[in-house]
Amino acid sequence: MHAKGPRYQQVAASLIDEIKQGRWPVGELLPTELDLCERFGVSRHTAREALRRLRDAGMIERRQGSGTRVAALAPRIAYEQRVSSIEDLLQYGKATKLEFSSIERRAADRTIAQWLDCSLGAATICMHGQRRDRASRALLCVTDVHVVATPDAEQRYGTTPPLALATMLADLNISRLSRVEQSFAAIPMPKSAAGELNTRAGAPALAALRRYFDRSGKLILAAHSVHPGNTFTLSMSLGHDVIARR
Amino acid sequence: MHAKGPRYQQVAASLIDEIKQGRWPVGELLPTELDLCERFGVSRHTAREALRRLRDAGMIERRQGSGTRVAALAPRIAYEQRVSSIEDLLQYGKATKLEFSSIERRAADRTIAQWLDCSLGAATICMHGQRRDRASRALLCVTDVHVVATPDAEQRYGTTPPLALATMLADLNISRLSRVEQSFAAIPMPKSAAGELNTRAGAPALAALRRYFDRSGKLILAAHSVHPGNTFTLSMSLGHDVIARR
DNA sequence: CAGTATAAGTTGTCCGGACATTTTGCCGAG
DNA sequence: CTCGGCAAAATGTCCGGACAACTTATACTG
Repeated sequence: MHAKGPRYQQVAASLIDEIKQGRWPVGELLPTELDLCERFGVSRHTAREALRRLRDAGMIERRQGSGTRVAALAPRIAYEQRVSSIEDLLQYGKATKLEFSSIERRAADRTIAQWLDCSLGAATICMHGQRRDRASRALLCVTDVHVVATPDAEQRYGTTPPLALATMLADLNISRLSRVEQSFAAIPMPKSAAGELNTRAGAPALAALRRYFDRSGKLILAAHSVHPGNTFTLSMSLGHDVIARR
Repeated sequence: MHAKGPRYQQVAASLIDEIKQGRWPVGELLPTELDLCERFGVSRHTAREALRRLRDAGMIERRQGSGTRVAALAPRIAYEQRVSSIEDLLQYGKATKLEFSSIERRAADRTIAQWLDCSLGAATICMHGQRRDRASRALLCVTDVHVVATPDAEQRYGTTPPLALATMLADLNISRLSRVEQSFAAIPMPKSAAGELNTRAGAPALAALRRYFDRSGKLILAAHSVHPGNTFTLSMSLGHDVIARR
């Protein structure tokens, strides 16, 4: 059946087949390493290598002292975007720069409450700013950054625009960040932004809403940008085969 | 310096430091496994584990018989989107369905030549279609799929709309696909699409251009969709630390 | 000189063993 | 009954060794 390639790949392929066929439901304990050694007639090293591949594929989770449990019935397929900073993720080059021009307190309306995942009327802080080309200072888009006005946020954001920007960049540090949600929509250019962007109100504009979450799943902040007509390009690559790779 | 955690993590951390400091430029050969064993006073197993972590982090590339070379000066940071099908990647649910209504030959104009990465005037095939809700058959967007008209493509696509759709789905198989490039832009609703979508020409519309590449980097096809006002949401998670993870 | 066989060097696979760390259940003390 | 300690079980770390597969350079042959 799985007679090709290294022994650990054969073991891994067998286990994948059995998991796919539902021999162990999600959450169920797999046989222990020693059981697998006996069953497949391999050393513990080989069994562990097979299990490691399944783990890299997201099919199992292992816990020292506890055991190995099924996490998914199929290998995960992950498209990934390699980045070296949050700016890369957003496809802004290093040639652009965000500046805040004003900070205001707002009670969350329906839209903002949905963005910030808070109750209607909750106190929020809204920072309004512009992203400009670093050299020509040409205006690229206008941005509103929203945070829930906790006492902590009040102290760290509710100061001056430059300080609020620094606070935001610190909060969006790679080591804190865990998930980013990006939404794109075509909207008529709002009157408020039309003046700044020197375009006609009602013309097609690209609105991008980005919500940033930390490792615990808590929302850090939401940023809403309006672009005159720009194109956003996201390039994603399919990850490598974690089972068969050398 | 790196006195905490397992030995292989200490070795990995040391090597990462040295690579970051430029001791070995990108492309340079690292010491062999046995050299590292001697230098750090560890077994080959431990040295290999350390190197494996660096490889998972994208910092080195290894080739049997040849050696270990530096691939990057810093660990890669990858945001990933877990998907189980190409439809998931595009955020279309299983509740929608694409249908082709017509196929026509076209000489590439400037726009299409840029999309398909071919010369101006080259022969192309364009399939026009609609994505509908599977249940209500409500029209969600109109799509044009473009391929370069090679003899092979001519035979496989230049037939009937249903066969062309099947061919496209086969070509976009997960196992062939390697990279997807998505661009979003706000455009005025084109007159041609306004009729089909039952909207006013000139109203804000979201145009999505998606280009699909195979493992060799060759473009498979380009798909251009126009949506009345829909929102596209992409959710991406930061990959786990491949160095320190258990 | 061209091409081929050979040898050395390097990483990949696989085995066996030992001890550490973490989790879990059991059992007894209070 | 509750709590703590203890032992069993499971995975994690680390060692040593052996051979296989692959790459590269060398030496040899025609």
